[in-house]
Amino acid sequence: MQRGRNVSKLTLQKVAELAGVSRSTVSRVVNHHPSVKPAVRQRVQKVIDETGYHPDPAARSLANQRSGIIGLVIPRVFQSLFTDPYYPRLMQGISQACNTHNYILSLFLFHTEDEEQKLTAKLLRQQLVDGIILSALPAGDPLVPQLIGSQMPTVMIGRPLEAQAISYVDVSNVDGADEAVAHLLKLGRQRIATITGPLNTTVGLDRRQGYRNALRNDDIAVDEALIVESDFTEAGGYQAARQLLEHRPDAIFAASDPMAMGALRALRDAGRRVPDDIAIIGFDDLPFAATAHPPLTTVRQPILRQGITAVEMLTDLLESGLRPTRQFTAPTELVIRQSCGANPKTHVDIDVNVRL
Amino acid sequence: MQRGRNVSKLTLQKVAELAGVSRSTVSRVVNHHPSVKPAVRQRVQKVIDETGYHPDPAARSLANQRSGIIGLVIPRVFQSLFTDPYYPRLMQGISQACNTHNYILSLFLFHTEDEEQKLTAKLLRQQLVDGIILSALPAGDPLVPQLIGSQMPTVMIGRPLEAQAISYVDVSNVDGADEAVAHLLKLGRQRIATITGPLNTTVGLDRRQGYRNALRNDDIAVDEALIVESDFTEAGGYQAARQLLEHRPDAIFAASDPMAMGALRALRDAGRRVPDDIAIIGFDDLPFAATAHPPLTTVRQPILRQGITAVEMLTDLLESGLRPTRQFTAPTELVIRQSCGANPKTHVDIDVNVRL
DNA sequence: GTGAAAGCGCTAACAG
DNA sequence: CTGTTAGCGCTTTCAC
Repeated sequence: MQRGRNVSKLTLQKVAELAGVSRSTVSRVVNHHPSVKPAVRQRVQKVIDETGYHPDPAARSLANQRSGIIGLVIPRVFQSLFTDPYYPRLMQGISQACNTHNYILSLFLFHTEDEEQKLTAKLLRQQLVDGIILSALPAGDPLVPQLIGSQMPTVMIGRPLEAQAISYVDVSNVDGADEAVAHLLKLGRQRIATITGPLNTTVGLDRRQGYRNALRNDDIAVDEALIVESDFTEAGGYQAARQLLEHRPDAIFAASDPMAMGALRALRDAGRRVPDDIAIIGFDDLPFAATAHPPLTTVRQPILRQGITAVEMLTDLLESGLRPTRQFTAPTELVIRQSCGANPKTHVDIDVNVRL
Repeated sequence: MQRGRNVSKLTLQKVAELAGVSRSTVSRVVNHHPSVKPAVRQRVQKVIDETGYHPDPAARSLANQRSGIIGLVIPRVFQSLFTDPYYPRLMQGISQACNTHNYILSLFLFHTEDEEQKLTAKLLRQQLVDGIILSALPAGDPLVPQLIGSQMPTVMIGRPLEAQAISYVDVSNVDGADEAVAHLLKLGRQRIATITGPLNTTVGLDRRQGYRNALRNDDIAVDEALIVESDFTEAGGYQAARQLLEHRPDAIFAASDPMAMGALRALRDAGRRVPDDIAIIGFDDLPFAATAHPPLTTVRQPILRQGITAVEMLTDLLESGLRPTRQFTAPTELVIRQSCGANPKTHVDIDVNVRL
């Protein structure tokens, strides 16, 4: 360990000596404890600033039993989604909120089942992290019950499939999908198909439910042939759309923007015009939606905000010491561009940066 | 702090008692110290397994002066790139390697200048992380000298602009670009333009250099009007391509795939056919390149591998305790699809998953 | 090969 | 309001 730590380390003790007080007082100043006489506080703070003292996180963790770290856990199954900007954006929100709340963000991506096992055990047993933000999981994943069983404060991104006693932030998937499909109906589309997400996830199920609700609301019978399950990816959307083409839909509601892009590509390959022959609506409003060809009408969800909210819920839990479960559902918004056929003349919107 | 830590915590001490040895011995077993009699080791290990003991990371850090954490630092300037899959993929590689080397990965995204200041100070001064992986920085960023000045072991992703005494992993940007442009020349293109990345980054400069090298190699004079600087984004590529159109290029080499996509869109809007009127080659081989319309010829760089290599270089530094600087440059590979006009009949390759 | 003991740097009662 | 004191759980000489 002869790692050139030349300068003798700066500790509470040293600062205390320089300021002519005890360690406790310095500690109190560092931790913004109210009971320190202003004059003393000032004197100590001056020394801290001048010396550039920072408390040692390990010592601090050991003494007060918390790490100051929030863990973001993303299970193996969803790694594919890493090819679309959803996760990056979510992480941006989470990171931002961690910074403002003074937590360190650690990332736990599981790449193999084995890793998942081992890391999970570590995460739950040790004082590695103070709390966990967990991205949505498919049905029956053992992670959720494990977390609930443990004492680990957790907030999920997306409602868990089995309505568990756990906090989560979600978006109004049902209503968002409903609104999209209702919009297609209003535009006179008759045979509206949908490409769903995986039906072992709430996101997949909820958006399909919204689709059904909209049809039912217009007294239109659901044609099961017009519902194809896919996987949220571009390639999946492509395949699904090819399959749907045989049933001659005049509109497709894709439960994610990448799938909508895949559908767009399939239709182009098949020589169909969008929106003239077939209208398309996606879900997410990812950056590329605005510059797609044609620009994609889609249901915007506030991804960044979701991440921020998740962190805030978690830090609330951590700081209150209580453990009530809370839920938050963010609204969605239908962003009308050209692929739905409502706006045939509008110019391409290249101002991709005006997003939450 | 009455945080329902009901079960009295499992410590070295307890394990020692159960196994009938001293704490030191348990510690030795946990740390795979050689000098423990096999019989004893086995007995202790059994207790560890049965009780599910895991050492407390904070206590461990405090005692041995290392956190077991690697910090991934991504400066503010590059957050825009978060909309393309480059960073996610890099993070995947880094995370994977961290897992296998038993390090925790912490993420430091700077969102404001202020945050950058404060977090950097924290990062460098404290024992927060054992080492840092730093994504590339534009010229003149103070972070690099700061890092070098500190004792913090660091590996950069991408060669720093000022050739510093620092370790990094890079890709052969010059040769990759050269190969792409040479390929266009071989196909008979005469007026080859390029959309560069920001010219205050090595990536931007190197790829432009490759472009120049290829032309020079064919004794073609460089027409500065055919070189437009952009920012690696789709929107930037779109603007740059519009600008280039006035100078009637018959091919465009874009220094990133998103910019190539933007160029594609600009050409489509302008009624030019790709590759018939204008050929396009990108750089990255991001997942969407294969499914673009037309499929994008591009220079593939092994992003995942870069991340893994960076972690391995860093853990080597950490474990050897030495601090030699090392450099690694990964090769690139030209992936020929249809946008360059070499392959007019090939079918769309939707097998996007076969990538490193 | 194993145990005893001295910290690592900080927090948090408890006195005063 | 401030100082004293006792740990937090582990690693690591140093003896035996």
